[in-house]
Amino acid sequence: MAKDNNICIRVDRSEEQINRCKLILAEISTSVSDLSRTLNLAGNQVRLSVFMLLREETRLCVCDLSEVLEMKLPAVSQHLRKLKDANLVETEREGSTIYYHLTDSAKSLINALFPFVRADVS
Amino acid sequence: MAKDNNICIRVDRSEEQINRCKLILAEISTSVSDLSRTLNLAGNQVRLSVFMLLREETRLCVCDLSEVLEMKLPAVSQHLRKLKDANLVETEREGSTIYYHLTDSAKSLINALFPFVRADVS
DNA sequence: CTACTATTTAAGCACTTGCTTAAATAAGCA
DNA sequence: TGCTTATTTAAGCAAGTGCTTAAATAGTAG
Repeated sequence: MAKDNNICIRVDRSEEQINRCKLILAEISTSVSDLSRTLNLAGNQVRLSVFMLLREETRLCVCDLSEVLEMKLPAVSQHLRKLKDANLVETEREGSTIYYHLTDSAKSLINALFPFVRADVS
Repeated sequence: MAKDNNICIRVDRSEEQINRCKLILAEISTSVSDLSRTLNLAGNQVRLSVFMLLREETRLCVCDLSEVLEMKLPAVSQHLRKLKDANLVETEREGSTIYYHLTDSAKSLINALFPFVRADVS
């Protein structure tokens, strides 16, 4: 008698539609998983700002980013680490300074997102 | 004498570059904040899957999504609520069934993201 | 080697996320 | 009215996030 909230079989459901959806999902599942991980990183004000700044400036170091973003250095460093682990940024060392720049795959995603960032809301 | 990790003034920094970055940031700050909120929602496997399914199927109800995603109903419902609160999906009631569909603004973002979801990794 | 600069790493902690189960709404129908 | 179906809301909890401060690492220069 106990009603189970968890199982769901609508009277009015379309078996055909459900199967089509399951098929779509199976096909895109891995790339959706990858993309969602990337978007999750971009879905943070600090990291999205870093993306946009690196898009304009080609390269920046943690120290400069920390000044621009008005954040403490370790906080910025930890964000950059996440981006590096996800292959969205790469580093190049010059003396004791480490510069960050976007990877090619990050660039193409960020360029696709750029139209959704507009300088004035007209 | 105590070295402060938090403040950062590189010997080798470019004042000009810093100021340019600060200006960029000031201009895009609010839209970056908005976009990051949206991307944060998209940055979840379940919600990104919902986006992709709604993109193909135009409308689906919680019950069907729960079956397709193989998740319990309240879990799906809570994801949809977040998307609704962010104006990324809208609902239409038909009898006792509530159908979800993408809003126009969600559609344009999802279409921009779609190229990054490919069915096979060639 | 020592000291300084640039940066990362570690530990701790408040806050958020995303699930679970159980209970509450709401519409349709006998 | 009461029963069923469709869905949401609430409460609880384990896991993750993002900051903080303090300590560690690495290159540069004296």
